[in-house]
Amino acid sequence: MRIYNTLSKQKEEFVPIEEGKVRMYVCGPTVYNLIHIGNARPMIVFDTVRRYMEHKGFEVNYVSNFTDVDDKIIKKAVEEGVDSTVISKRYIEECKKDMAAMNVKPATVHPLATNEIDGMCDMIETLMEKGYAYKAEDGTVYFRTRCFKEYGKLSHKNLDDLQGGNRELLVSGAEQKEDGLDFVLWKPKKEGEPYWESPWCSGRPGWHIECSVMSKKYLGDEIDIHAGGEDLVFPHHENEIAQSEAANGKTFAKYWMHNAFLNIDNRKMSKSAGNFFTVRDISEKYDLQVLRFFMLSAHYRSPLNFSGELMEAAKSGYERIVTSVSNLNYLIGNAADAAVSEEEENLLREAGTFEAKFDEAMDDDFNTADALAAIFELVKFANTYAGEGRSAGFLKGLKDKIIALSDICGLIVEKEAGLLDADVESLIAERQEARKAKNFARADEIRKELSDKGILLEDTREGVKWKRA
RNA sequence: GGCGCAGUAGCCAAGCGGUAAGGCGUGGGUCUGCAACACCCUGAUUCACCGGUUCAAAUCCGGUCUGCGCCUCCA
Repeated sequence: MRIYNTLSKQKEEFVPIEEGKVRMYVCGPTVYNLIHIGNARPMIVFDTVRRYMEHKGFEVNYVSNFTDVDDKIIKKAVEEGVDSTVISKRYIEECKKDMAAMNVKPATVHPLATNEIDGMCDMIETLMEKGYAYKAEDGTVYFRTRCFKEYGKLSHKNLDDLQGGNRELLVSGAEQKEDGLDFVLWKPKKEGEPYWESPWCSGRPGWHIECSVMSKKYLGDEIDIHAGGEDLVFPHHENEIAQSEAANGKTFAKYWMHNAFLNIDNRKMSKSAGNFFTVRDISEKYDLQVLRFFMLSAHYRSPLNFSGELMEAAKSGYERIVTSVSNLNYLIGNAADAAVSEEEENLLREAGTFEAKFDEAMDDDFNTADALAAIFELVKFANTYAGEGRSAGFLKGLKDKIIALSDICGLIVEKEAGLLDADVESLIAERQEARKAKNFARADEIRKELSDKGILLEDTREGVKWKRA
């Protein structure tokens, strides 16, 4: 399995620190609002990475935080006149609902920054003892960036270039830093803000320290994979490396994975531009499985454009897989109890080549676009060879393969059949009578009536089938 | 200004040295009362452009054009 590592800027063979196990940390959202579809990309992408690794037999310890103390949360709390924990709790709950709807597995642990303040203080203390941090007069604690020799190794920047770019900030900022590159580890409270006691001042942690601490606590000093959106490379992840490696004296993470951004109509999504969508917005129009399919249709390191047209195409593609499974189920239900024939055995073996192709694609830095292509080829194969007269075992073999591969992608392709109301059933029966009597006007009228209720009918050779819109 | 990414059919998107996957859409056909589903056929002599390396390049090198990202809170 090869993974593109932002550190080395190339694909590297994945070798876990501990055999058979993967320790993975994914930077989670700041919970001040409903998550947007940009937040959804890393969630879906790295959940898929996790699922594939589990498929390969690894035991994955997957940690993803919720940043529940931050300027934006405080601002929102002030606007609503409530405590900031009300805001963070609310949006963590909403976020979990969205994740469930996107079939993103809960992490092994979802730590909250506010529960880890003690650990943050400990790490800051260690950094101070080692000379990597210092306290300014107002109580703010800064990281002495130039003391960490490897600073810039992840984002491939050199300190002097950064220095130049920061000049304006230096002039305008009223900060008491020794150096413009230094970043905050702990800052003093302001009136009305949540705060914690610390050896330096009453205040709250800087943004970067929380991930270093939570990663250490739940996964250890050295982890296999650290992931997040590409915008986090600098400064967030660079700073995490500096903090963790300076404090622990060990390599923080072996592999750094970053997903590219999701754009809307070829522009960066932003509230001011009016092209901002929350996952909840999308869920009103689409099954979130469609969003997931859409996200996986491109490589995670390529920018992905979002638009209504593209979502419609994704919907059609996703439904093709769902329809195939549904047809297979229908055939299985009506199949005779015959043994799997030799010809069928051979076909099943041939279908196995698509599974191999799928794994090959995923092994190459999680090429989900290629992996999805393998699923489509399998679907085509199944649609071609499945039919009446096939054994249930053969049909089930095909179906199981499609479901297994889809499941690795986190795609739910087998819909609950559900039950129909008695009056709907009788309408379907009435329509069949009408069709038999060649009263097509009445038949179409009933079909229209049912479709208005969200029940779509299909007259197949084997009989009438229905599905929910 | 510094660092970096990308340009493949109508659209989306793999391929990254050996002669263009897959999906959506379009058009035609089979099936069908119609519709839907499915299947078959239909698509780039060509991979932004110009040079170069090579027996061989969409794939490597140099240049040009275009779009984008990071350098500042941001997935």
